[in-house]
Amino acid sequence: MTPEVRDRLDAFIKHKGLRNTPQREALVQAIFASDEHFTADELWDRLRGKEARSSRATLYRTLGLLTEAGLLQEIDLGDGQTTYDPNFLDHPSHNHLVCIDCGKVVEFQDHGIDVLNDCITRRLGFRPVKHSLRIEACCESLRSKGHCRNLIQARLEGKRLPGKKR
Amino acid sequence: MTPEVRDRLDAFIKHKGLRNTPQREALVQAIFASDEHFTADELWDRLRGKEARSSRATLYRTLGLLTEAGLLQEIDLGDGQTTYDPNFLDHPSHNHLVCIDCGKVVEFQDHGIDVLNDCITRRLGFRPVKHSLRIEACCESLRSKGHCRNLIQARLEGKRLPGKKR
DNA sequence: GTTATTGCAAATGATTTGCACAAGG
DNA sequence: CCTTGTGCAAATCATTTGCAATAAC
Repeated sequence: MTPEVRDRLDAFIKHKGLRNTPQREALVQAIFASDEHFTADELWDRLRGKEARSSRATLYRTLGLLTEAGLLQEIDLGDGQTTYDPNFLDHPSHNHLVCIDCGKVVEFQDHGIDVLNDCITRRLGFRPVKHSLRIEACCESLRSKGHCRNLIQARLEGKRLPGKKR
Repeated sequence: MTPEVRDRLDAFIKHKGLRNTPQREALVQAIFASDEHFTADELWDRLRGKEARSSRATLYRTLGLLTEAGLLQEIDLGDGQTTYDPNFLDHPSHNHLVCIDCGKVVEFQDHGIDVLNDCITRRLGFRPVKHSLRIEACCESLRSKGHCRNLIQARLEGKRLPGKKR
């Protein structure tokens, strides 16, 4: 966890008059241990075996809090569950490409989009707050070679592919 | 309903060996009567009083079918329900700006985004299928004048504002 | 006659919430 | 102490699904 995250979180806790609990702290540690995005369920799995495990209710409440604090970004990958992105402070521009073949998600940034967003938003009479471009695409190698490494991997892991709801 | 839509639908029905039923037809009529986007619930309301009313199950099944046929576009406005856009054939590039103050949704097109999408997707090694830019912004007039006509309207209509889930 | 379709009611599944109890400060 | 936080179980709520009855073709 970067000092920035820590500071921002502490400030938020103080500002809102919240308290420090081991459950919340364990969740925060698990969340910011990596910069990978995750779902509520994946986070639940990460806490497997950890001493300070919380209930699902607390997990969801904490996710809401961190989102409110601006430390997490909710994103929708079209699979019926919310995905959380802890990578927001470092990368305020959040765009995702989802492979419709295997469900792989590529996160990327693009300056052009940022500029374009700003122009468009102002032209429409609003002030920009945030934006995200979501691209659905298909795998080039699947098309040319007839197979896709990601696809195989995804099947093995039993991942839910895009298009499947719930 | 434009002839294009009709043709495409008929072709789809024939291709998949589906049948023509009054329920489905009534739904299709209601959906393509306007080019406004809608939720399952709003569509349900549109059928109020119509003779050929269907069950919710059929409504959802039909929405799925039309989406599969490429006649509807599923979009996520972040309010916990799927919004459907019937405006896809005419406007393949689908972008939305959501006002975080009042929840108003502005649909817009932008050639720059289309170009950018194409470049980015290929650069990442994929083939573009579809994309959508989702902008969250706040109302300029709310900020400068302290009020926003949309906000008032939204409250009156009891609309669910962004950020509220379910 | 087949086979797709419908309606109903029950199931799903992620997320939320009421409540009584536990525990920060 | 006085709140805020937690866990549990029950509640939500949009959407899906099993199934028996209907209805296209």
